[in-house]
Amino acid sequence: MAATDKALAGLRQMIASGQLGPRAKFPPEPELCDYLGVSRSSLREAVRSLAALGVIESRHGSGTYVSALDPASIISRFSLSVELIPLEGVLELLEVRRVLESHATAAAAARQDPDLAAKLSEILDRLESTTDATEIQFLDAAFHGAICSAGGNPTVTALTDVIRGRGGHYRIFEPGADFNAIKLTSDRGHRAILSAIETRDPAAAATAASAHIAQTELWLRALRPEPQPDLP
Amino acid sequence: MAATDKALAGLRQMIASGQLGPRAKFPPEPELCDYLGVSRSSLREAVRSLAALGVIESRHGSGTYVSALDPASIISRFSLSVELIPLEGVLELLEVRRVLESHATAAAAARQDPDLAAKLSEILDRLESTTDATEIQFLDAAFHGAICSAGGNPTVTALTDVIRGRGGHYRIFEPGADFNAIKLTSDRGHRAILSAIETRDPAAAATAASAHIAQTELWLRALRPEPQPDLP
DNA sequence: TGACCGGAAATGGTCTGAGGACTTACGCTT
DNA sequence: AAGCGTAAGTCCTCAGACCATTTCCGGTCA
Repeated sequence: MAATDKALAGLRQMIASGQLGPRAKFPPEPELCDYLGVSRSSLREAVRSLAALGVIESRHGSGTYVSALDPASIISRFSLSVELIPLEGVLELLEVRRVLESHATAAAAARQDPDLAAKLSEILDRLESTTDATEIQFLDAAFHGAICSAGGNPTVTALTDVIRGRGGHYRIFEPGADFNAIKLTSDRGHRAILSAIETRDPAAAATAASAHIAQTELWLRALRPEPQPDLP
Repeated sequence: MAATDKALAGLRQMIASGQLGPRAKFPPEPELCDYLGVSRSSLREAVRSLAALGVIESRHGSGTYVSALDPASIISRFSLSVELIPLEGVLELLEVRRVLESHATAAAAARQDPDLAAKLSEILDRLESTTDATEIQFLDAAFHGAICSAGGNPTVTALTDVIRGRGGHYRIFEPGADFNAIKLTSDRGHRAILSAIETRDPAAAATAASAHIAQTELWLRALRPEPQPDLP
């Protein structure tokens, strides 16, 4: 087995076996090199790999540690790769977001958090009174993020956050020909979601969220250039 | 900015800017070092980070390339980290799987693939006639995987595969006191899903899949030790 | 006694140089 | 034209040295 792969497998084994639990500290690098039988360069490349995946954290001058190993923080590392996915793949991801966020929105409506509706209402007031693309994106993320958090599953929140962050790069809301129509449709979608949450109607909330995100998918799909036929 | 972070940002920028598209080849390491202004060690650590995330691939003797950048292959890299998540977090992930797989199962039922039902039926025949834990796990994965594939969204399939792979480590099906009862319940759940697909009933398929996975969640939850109170 | 501070030790971060291993492509031979 | 061997290109691994940051401990001062 290659040196870096050997180190990678060894480090993962130390965690998987329970020898090192969440937030535990690894031995110093020279000691790990000896234990794993690889050079320091190879060990460090293996550590970097696991750090990129959110499994390990290196702190300069302090040591190398196992991360908290909670799904939400691991999933959030995904944004580094998801942000590079081309539009074609983003459409597949948006279907995931639609399904998950619809579920989370229904859960939020069922939970009856007394402060949620007021908080969402304030966000929408500000969202409807701005035309700045960056602020729209920020407030939209705040609205959907607050709902997902209220849904009670941090993993779902993390996943939808990552996907929303990728979609946001396409800037549907740049001022242009259809800006007013798109903004109006989007605002109405948000109000429908809020209304369902206010009336504690999970089914309506799920439908409204699903429809709202499906609308986003349609707008993004319109940006996709037609696939080029293979010319001989 | 730290050297490795500088290299990481530079590499991502080369992809994000469109300078290098999917499957494109990077310049040789020495050239990249010069371009990014870092040493080879730092460059290689940055490359390893992105390779761990499925964004780039290094081929010994050939070169370093941008990956295909499709969501499914990027998500599958997640298994390296998800497999290390403790049980507590797996329960959150299983809720994600339940929602996504329920959606995919409904889509599979609606699609009316003529060969799907026969393929699934054959898998279930073999699954119901074995008591080997490894084979049960393999056939269960084949059953659910075939359904998700038929759902038409490879991203959903990849996500559910990763989560199912993690849950499988807990080996609910080890022969033991409740083995027969658990196996019987599981087999019935599978038959209910297949029945809904055979009758082209998306709503029933979604419900059956959701119930089946929720049952798995209950079994796993039973394995969870009670949280220890903090002692002074 | 307590807080503050300085330095030493521990630890990860970076750079350089060398040689090895694998892939690819080219030119030669048959 | 096909097969083969060699050479060039490229990534992989190792070793050693030095730098940057954190942490801890002992001394100092109020």
